[in-house]
Amino acid sequence: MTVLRALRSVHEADREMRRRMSTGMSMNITDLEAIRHAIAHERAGDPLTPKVLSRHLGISGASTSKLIDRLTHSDHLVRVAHARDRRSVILLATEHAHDQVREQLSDMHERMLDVAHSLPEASRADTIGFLQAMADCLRVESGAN
Amino acid sequence: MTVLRALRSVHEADREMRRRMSTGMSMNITDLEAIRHAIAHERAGDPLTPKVLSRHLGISGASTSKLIDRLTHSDHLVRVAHARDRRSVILLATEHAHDQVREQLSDMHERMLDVAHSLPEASRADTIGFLQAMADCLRVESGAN
DNA sequence: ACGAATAGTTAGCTTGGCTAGTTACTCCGA
DNA sequence: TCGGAGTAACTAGCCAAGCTAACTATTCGT
Repeated sequence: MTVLRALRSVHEADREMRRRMSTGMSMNITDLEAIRHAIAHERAGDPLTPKVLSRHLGISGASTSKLIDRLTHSDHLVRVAHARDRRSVILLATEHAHDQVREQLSDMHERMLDVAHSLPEASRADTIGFLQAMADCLRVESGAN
Repeated sequence: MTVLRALRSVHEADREMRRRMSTGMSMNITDLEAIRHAIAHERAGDPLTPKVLSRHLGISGASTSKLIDRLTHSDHLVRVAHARDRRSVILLATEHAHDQVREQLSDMHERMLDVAHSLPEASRADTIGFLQAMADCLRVESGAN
């Protein structure tokens, strides 16, 4: 087993997990991702707007509007007025959304924290460096082309 | 920077890379993935059939048929008769597909190999173990449910 | 105070999935 | 050896979720 192979298996497992979870919550993967972003921004105290969400998801503003409609009707998100800019809107995850996500993910997340914690201290920096370098490989737009 | 954060950044970079590449080759991400599977199976000497491909992609056999039509018309894949089972079909990537993929990925892949190679020997086993454990976390279907 | 820029939405189209049903072939047991 | 169950691929027709273009409301710069 090589590191690259291991990384690939993480990626595949992740894909499957998202699929499982999205069918488990009977909604599509993008919508699920949107909820996760809403929760993350909420935690960071950084209000999430449709604009920002569309950038995160890599879809158009129009599609994002529709997505927000879906998630609003299903009681996962609410639109609240932006305090300073009356053109804008802030998206918040409902209690219901929090509950559902927590139910599906909290065990897993805890296990992941355990795993991260049990990575020996001595190897931690190398592992982080490796992962960051891999991300850079993927990011560099075909460098020399 | 934590290991989990680094892993997340790899995932995000990967997503973006796929998007870039798919628009770069003006085809959708699933189709691109299909070509990659075709090439991988070819390399492994393990013939790729529509059935297997549909499992890999996580889409139905019907959708896979359409996908193969698209990629056949665009000269990326060819269907050849299966030697032993006349119901079945074998998918091969065309020279054109190989060229395009190589052009888009070979530099990146080389860089990734370099990165993997420069991960210190001492940390390698820990890193692999960490990644495999992460994959397991994602795979376990909410364990206790 | 007004024109350009920006946030969000609406309307209507296209694409890439899906399910159901068909055809052709294989395999097994009477 | 023949008939029926099972399997691989495909076709037809439907639907969800993306897109672009156009519109409204608001903000900002000069």
